[in-house]
Amino acid sequence: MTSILVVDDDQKLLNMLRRTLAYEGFHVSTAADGNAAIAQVQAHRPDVIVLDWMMPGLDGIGVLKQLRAAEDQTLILMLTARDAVEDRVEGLEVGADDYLVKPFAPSELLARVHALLRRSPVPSEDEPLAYAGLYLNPVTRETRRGERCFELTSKEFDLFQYLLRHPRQVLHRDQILQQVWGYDFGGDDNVLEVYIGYLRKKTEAGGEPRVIQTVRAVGYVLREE
Amino acid sequence: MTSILVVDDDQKLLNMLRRTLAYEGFHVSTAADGNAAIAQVQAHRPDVIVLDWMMPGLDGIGVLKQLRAAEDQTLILMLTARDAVEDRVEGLEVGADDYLVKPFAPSELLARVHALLRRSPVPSEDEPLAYAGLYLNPVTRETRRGERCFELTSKEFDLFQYLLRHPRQVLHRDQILQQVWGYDFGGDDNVLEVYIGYLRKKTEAGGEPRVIQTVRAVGYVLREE
DNA sequence: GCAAGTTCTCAGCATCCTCTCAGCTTTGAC
DNA sequence: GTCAAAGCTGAGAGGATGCTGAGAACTTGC
Repeated sequence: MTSILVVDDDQKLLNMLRRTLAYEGFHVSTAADGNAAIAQVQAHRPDVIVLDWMMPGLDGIGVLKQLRAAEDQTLILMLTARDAVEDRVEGLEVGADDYLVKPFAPSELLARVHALLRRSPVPSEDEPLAYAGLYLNPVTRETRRGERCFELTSKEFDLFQYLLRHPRQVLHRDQILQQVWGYDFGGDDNVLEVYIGYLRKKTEAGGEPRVIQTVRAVGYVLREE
Repeated sequence: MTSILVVDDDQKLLNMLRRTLAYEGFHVSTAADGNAAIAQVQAHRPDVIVLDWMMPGLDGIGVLKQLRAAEDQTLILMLTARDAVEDRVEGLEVGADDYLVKPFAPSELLARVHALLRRSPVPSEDEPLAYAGLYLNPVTRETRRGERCFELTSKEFDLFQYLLRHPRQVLHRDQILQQVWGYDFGGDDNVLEVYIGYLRKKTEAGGEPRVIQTVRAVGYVLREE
């Protein structure tokens, strides 16, 4: 199911957009300001963000810049009350995928969203992954921390890839075992701990700080401390 | 099991709706006026509310406004005898999710309810929770008070999450023990007090006012004083 | 069949959590 | 004010959890 994050400080408009999009079958989440939007993106990785330009605090253009600076390629549709040419240009230059001038008909919003999704069907499985200096290329199978390359065995690579696809998300032990090992067992062995140990040894071999954090009684998370 | 609260002052209609929905497999509760409805919502958190527009005392639109003002996002289907456009518009603007004009066929009601549930499958387990400056992200397991982050152990996190999912609701000791610990015992230990103490220490570490209030002889409630 | 590399199991250890207990403070009824 | 019930808190025992090194079992290439 395609998920959309709508960001606007106008509660009425937010509700209208939520209804419109939900009715069309999208999974909709919302945020009322820029900081909440960033948090939602990090937590849920929506497929599309509908982003208001003008908001108190961190505004739309700020969110856009911040995401693109962090190499986030989520599709972004900017909403702007002003149709001044320089604004649109600025938005597109900073990395918005499309823009829509307020006021607009709900049907027009839907048309734009569908158009965006058509253009870029699925976030590719082959894109290199990067987080906190860690780097993994699924195609060449190259793995690095900063400039330092390191070699991984097949299982280590799968585990590393799974972690890198969900940075900052706390992943449950069962979830990891199921995704990487395909197990389903109730589990009384510690193969996961062992492999986390292997990965830590290799990702910290140059004396770098730990990025694979343990969340006691839950699982692991990729996070800078 | 999906639960539905039906609110109508017409006893006959109420019974008909109850039968129709129960027959369809929903768990149905009822209320005859607006104040009873609010109480039921706070006590039972239904998934959907079928809400009559015109009632003596607190009417449907009043209930709707009150819930939305309290950031309650429960799905609401308004019933109205009048199909005047301005009413429907008012209802939708204030935050109703759909409306149905009386008289209606039972099958139409069922269709609308199912449509609502389809649109918004489950009140997501993954949405970040926030209340009174407290913040909890179930995905990243980040917990904050204002800008100040704090770390919680697994049990503390579960308890904190349970409280944040029911802000302003007085939660009975037994209820909390059952939900968070899975206990069922009559209880002569004080593990709950101990953990409330841990949470208070961490949520008030920056000198902030207390938000976890004791309700003597009953339990606890998350509330700003 | 051997060697090298990979995956997994096991046991010991260190650490952190959870829960209990006892004594204390607060609250509310009289 | 007095008293009992309810709730709070610090200390610590015991258990759960996770990390690590060693090595067994398997796979792969020659």
